[in-house]
Amino acid sequence: MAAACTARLLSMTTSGEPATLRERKKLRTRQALAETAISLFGERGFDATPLDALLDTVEVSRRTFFRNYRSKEDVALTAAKQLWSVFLTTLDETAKSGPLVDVFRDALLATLDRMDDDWYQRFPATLRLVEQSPSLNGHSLRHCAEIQEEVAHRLGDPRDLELRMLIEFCVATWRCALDEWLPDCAPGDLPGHVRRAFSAMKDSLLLRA
Amino acid sequence: MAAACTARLLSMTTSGEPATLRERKKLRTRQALAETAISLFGERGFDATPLDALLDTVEVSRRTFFRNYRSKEDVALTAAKQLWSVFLTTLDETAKSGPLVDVFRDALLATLDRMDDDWYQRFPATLRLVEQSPSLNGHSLRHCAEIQEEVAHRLGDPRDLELRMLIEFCVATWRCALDEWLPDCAPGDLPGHVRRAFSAMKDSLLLRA
DNA sequence: GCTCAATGTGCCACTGTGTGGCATTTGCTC
DNA sequence: GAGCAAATGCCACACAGTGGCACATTGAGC
Repeated sequence: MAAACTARLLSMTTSGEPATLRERKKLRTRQALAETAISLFGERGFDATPLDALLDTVEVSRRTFFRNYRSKEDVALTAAKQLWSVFLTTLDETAKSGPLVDVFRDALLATLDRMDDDWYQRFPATLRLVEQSPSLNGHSLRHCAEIQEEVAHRLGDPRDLELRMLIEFCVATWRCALDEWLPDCAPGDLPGHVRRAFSAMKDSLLLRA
Repeated sequence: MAAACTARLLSMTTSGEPATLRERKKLRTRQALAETAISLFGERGFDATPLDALLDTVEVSRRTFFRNYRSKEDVALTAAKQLWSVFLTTLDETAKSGPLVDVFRDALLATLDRMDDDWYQRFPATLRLVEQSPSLNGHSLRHCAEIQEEVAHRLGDPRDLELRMLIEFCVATWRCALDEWLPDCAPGDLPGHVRRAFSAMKDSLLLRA
């Protein structure tokens, strides 16, 4: 892991670090907002924390916040969005051959390997927030759905029924692996949970009452 | 179809019609809100329609609305919630034997058979709203997730990884079937799409690049 | 080093959603 | 019809999110 630095992740771009002072400054407020958000929401709860509490802490005006993030939910889900962003670039870089389930799983494992220590600290906190707040849960699921669309474009014809179903299954499997991981959240355990869940896909279809 | 009348569906109960005038009146405002919501949102768009427009049309105060529905999204998703409500009762009534995929699929088909004509008119409109509004999409997905939890309890141990995955797969398959159905939305075609999607589950896992 | 344009930011006012309190009305019961 | 409980309406409020405009900071040209 730790191949991509936080700065690059937060900028959501694949280019190098921003050269100009102006862009670096903007990036720092973005980082501060995302980190403080996880921290504050984790303490008081997402719904119980007014956005103003975050703005006062980071000392940023409401207007500036909404220029950086679309919503209160958006900033809370930064870590999750980073994951999928890296996943898409990973998918672009990998050769797509053999069973598509394996392509998806391997790209996911490679993505997990790319994330840095900082991310592995913020991501579990994000998951706990999502579990706790219905609003965040909805936003999280919607973001997954949007990513699925992107993945479908990269893996074939997005109008193909079987392909769409496959991607739905893979993302669902990923979510189930996360549920297994959530209790302890040891970074080293996550790939194991992912492998186990993906290898359980066929068996689950054969389940009997 | 048409086994359950709209009044019963909207009351979300399995008991008979409400006897008292008071309850019937309340039910009528609930119906009026749900129907007018679909109509208004369909015309002007969900996000572009203020809640006040709905309240003025139905001539109901804001306070009364929020005693009947949790949110603006809630009232728009009435048809979808009705479907899952009927699905759960159907699941309770059916004998659970054989492959669980088939149990789920058959309960779903039986549910579709139970819905009345009025529902088949409002449900496609609801789907179009969901496609169009990110907010509604999020709420819809979240509701599906909540239902999955209920289904897991009825089908076995909700902590079982394979069971949860199976249910995720089934709901995902249902959503894909809906995507296929959405263009024309002929009520008679829906069961066919459901059968097709469910029979494509195994093949999709075998997809190759 | 200074000016100028561009970009980022802060402040203010506004819309819209959702909630709590309280008086009023409406339907039910005796 | 009187009394009671439930539903409703109205008011004020908190919070999320947006648009407009002035101000400050940065980067570039001279």
